[in-house]
Amino acid sequence: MRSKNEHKERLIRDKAMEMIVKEGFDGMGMQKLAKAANVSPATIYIYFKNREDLLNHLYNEVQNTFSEVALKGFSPDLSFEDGLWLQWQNRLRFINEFPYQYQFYEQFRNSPLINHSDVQLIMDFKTNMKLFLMNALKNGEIKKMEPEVFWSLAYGPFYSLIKFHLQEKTMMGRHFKLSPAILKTVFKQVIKSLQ
Amino acid sequence: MRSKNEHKERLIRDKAMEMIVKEGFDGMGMQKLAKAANVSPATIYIYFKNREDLLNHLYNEVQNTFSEVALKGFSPDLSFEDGLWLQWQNRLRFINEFPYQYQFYEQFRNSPLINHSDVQLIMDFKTNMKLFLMNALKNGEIKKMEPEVFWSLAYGPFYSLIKFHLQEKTMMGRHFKLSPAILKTVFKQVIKSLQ
DNA sequence: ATCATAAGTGAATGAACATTCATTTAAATT
DNA sequence: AATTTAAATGAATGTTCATTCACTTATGAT
Repeated sequence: MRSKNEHKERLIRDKAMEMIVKEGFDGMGMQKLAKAANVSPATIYIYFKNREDLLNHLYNEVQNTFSEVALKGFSPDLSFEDGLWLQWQNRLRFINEFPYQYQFYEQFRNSPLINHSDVQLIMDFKTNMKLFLMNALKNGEIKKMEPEVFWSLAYGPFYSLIKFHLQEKTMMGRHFKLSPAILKTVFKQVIKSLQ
Repeated sequence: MRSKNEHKERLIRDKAMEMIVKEGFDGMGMQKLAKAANVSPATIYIYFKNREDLLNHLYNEVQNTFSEVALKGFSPDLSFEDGLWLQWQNRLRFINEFPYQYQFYEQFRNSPLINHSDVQLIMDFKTNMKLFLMNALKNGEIKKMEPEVFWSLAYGPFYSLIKFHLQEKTMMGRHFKLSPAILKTVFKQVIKSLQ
């Protein structure tokens, strides 16, 4: 036999994501993608069933990368303030280190494609977050509230801040500039709103 | 001469938005759109220069609808808490009354198309918000902070809450269900974080 | 060295695409 | 009623699209 060239699949995935971020979903055509990745169009179909399958694989990969980065150094036993701050830092790190993945994710999440894709949940991530929230409640570090209220207060301002800084941009390549002082300021106010 | 049939343009715009929300940008093709609106493809080109022009018109229309709804009953002289609460209510009303426009906006905003479109700013809206913020600062209703910090804290949780409730859904048609009690709870905590 | 097998290919296919154009239709003006 | 003019059209154009297929190539196993 002959084994698959992993490098080739990586290249296809990366170029696909880059094209989507830069030109939108329409901009990522199979033949254009083939040219960009220096393979034959038919080769793409060895690695992916079709265009939709490729998109779903990309989405799932991003979810995996995200939950890996987000859980780095994290434990549900951290104090609430430390744990949430670590989450913010990890999420910022994700955006900085994988800007294409982040932008692709945001685009995909806001498109109707998401309805047709069979999203695989990242269980590890979910259980960690649930435990973390339960501990914070038990220790009286935050007041009792609905989960949706917690998520909105704890992460809403963070992502708003990110979007605000992404406005000017196309920050691709160079490093994403967000003042740590401002991030910390917002964080302190958020902690206040959760108590 | 013969005058343009305004009803026809409305229908084209509405169907276009509906298609984009339901099937994504790729899903909105000119010939498909023509069929959906019961006109000839060529007719669309009487009202819009081309596909991109149509998309830009849709985007601008949404911006106008939004700022009109958002300013309803609003004045920079309102107390900070009343003014911000009215903003939240107006924004929720916009989402409820124009769900297609809202979803189209979110999709467009997160796509690279936004870079190519010449977005026309809604000055009226911007100046109102600026005055409102200045008054709140002057009266000591909120502490001094960077504009981006203010926006993140004041609206981040609101939109997070909306997205959270939009998860389950395709809420198109029927009314968008978000408990007023929960909205108020989050609002109160947000006010706390701004003081 | 040979074989078996899956990776990899370039060209081809038919469908869908945005846009145009020669023509017809309807309404306002005369 | 006749004239004018722009709205409105259906069919056509040339392009680009996702996908397939008959074929070639590389590689691990024998």
